[in-house]
Amino acid sequence: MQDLNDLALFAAVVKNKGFTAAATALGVPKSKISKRVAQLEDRLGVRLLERSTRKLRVTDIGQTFYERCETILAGVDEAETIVAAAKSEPAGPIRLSMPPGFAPMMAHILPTFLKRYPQVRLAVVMTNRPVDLIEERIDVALRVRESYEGDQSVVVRKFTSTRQFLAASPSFVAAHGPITLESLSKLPTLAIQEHTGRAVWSLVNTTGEVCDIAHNPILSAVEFGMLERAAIEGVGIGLLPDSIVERGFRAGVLVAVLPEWSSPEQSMHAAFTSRHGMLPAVRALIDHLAEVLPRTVQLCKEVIPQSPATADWTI
Amino acid sequence: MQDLNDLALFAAVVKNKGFTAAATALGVPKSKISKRVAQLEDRLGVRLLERSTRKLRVTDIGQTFYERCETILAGVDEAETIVAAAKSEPAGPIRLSMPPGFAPMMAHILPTFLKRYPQVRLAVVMTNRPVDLIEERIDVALRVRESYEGDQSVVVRKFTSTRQFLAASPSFVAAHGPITLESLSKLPTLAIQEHTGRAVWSLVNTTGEVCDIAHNPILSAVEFGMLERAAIEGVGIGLLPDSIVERGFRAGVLVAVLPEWSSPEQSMHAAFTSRHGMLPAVRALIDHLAEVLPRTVQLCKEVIPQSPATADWTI
DNA sequence: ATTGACTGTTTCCTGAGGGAAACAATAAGA
DNA sequence: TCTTATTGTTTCCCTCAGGAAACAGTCAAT
Repeated sequence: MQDLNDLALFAAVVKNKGFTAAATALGVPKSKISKRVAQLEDRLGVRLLERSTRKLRVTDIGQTFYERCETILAGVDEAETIVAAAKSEPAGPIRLSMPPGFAPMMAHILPTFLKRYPQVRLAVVMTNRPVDLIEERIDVALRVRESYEGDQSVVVRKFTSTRQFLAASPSFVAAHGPITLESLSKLPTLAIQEHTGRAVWSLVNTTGEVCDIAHNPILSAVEFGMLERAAIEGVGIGLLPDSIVERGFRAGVLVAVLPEWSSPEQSMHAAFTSRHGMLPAVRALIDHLAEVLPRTVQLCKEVIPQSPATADWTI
Repeated sequence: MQDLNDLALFAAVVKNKGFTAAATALGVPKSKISKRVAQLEDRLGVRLLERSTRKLRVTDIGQTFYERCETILAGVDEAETIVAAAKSEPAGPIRLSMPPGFAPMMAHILPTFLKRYPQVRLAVVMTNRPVDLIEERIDVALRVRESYEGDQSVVVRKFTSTRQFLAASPSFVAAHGPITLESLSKLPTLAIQEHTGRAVWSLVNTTGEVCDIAHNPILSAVEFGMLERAAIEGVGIGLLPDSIVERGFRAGVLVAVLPEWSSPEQSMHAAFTSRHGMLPAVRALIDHLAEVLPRTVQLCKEVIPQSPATADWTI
């Protein structure tokens, strides 16, 4: 396989009218240029330059070849300019995968991102299951997980940590108390999943003990807001994120159930493939999420949820 | 200065749909391609290929870049094809420098060459002085010299050796004899030069003695035929090439004067610049001269010159 | 006429890139 | 389900291209 760099070296000699000037222009030693141009002539089997000390003349075939080289090098510059342009301004399509539960929160985050980068096109893929980024052409996958167990060529950017706690309305606890680990599985429960049927809560306590509670939830949904409302209304016990239950506790519409037990600590993170550079649009989205997600989670804690049975259900 | 070969390696990966196939196609180790493509992505700051083990997908920007690379590589092939075509069939202009004295002999040699290579265009520069091949754009310089004292980047191809001998007509010798070295300078002489005025014959004898004869020639010309005719007609003594005097001796129209003395041995040769390849046309000319010059010189010896005063001068 | 500046080429030593081999991961076949 | 084949990546040792320096030649300035 021939060395294409010889073309650039030769063209620089012709353009700069000498080896010394070419070496200066390219920032390489003139011995290299001398050798490489000689090798190019040997390989092509013609003399491109006639030269003695202090005299240089381009042969006819050398001039023809030089003009082709200039065209080639212009093509290289054009190719690199296109790439540089594509990478300097975030633009083009992004496929973002996130659990449906993130929708209300992300409904505020994404519009500000899109207003900031008007040439980006965002497609949201609602799923919480593990995805194959390459196979499914996902640019970014937003998840809350204890750990990331995916393709090891994937890069993970962690945004914040979170735990989930058991909570129910005061009236529910008064009606079913006192509640123990053993009685949990017999009480009405809420689960964040997309299907009906059995669910399992994996809980840890402050001393590190682990306890799995198998239960048959009355309500399964993938939207935390729906589960929050159901808990406040006294439908059952939910295992909900700290950002949600904290505000419920403060407002008095929820109370902690077995507060020394919680889910293991989990990370809210984004996963993306990025071994060597990434498109500007993807980078911009990741940076935007890193900037606003922690703040948005904090704002969730500060929202005062409505009390049970006083909600206005009129449409 | 970036490595343009990375473009070829990347394009091969895309074209062959994988690193392993590209390595096979190019005959380079796949570790090299892996590293070089990664370096290209780092340098451009974008990901051209999304890949994990056994999965490869070209990104959008990678596809755009690949198309540009294919155009560039096609340009490289085209440039090399043009050079290859130019070098396979002798064609184009040649500037040949030779002394005017060669004209009659070359008048036969050059037509056969031009008939053989119809795409060659020959320009003959008539001069016997030393020339600067590069400065004066001379492709080949034909000369007869004791030695070549030119630019050391010049290559010399020797064709044949020759000496010049003193000769005059029998009637001249009868009228002016006996002729000695001492009397030479006072006798009518002929000189091969372009100007009137003094000339110097540098002679050596068979034992190596050297003798310079300064003389004031009656006739100066750069055409050996003209000097040969003048000698045969008894105009004076000439120092003529052995190929000419030998045939005159055989025909009886010339006799040797001081036959143990002659010019030093000289080479008939062609000089050309050729460090790295040469154009096919130039090479073909040199080869042609090497083939036919010695034979033409031999033929000159065999031509029977006309006797003095019997020449038909009618037009 | 001599000297210094500058050119393109060549020499020689060193370190960066090449490339064989190993590694880690995935997919296909049994 | 397990094993083998095949992929792309990384490691590590060695060689050759890189590059500093010297060389040889030419031209301009003094």
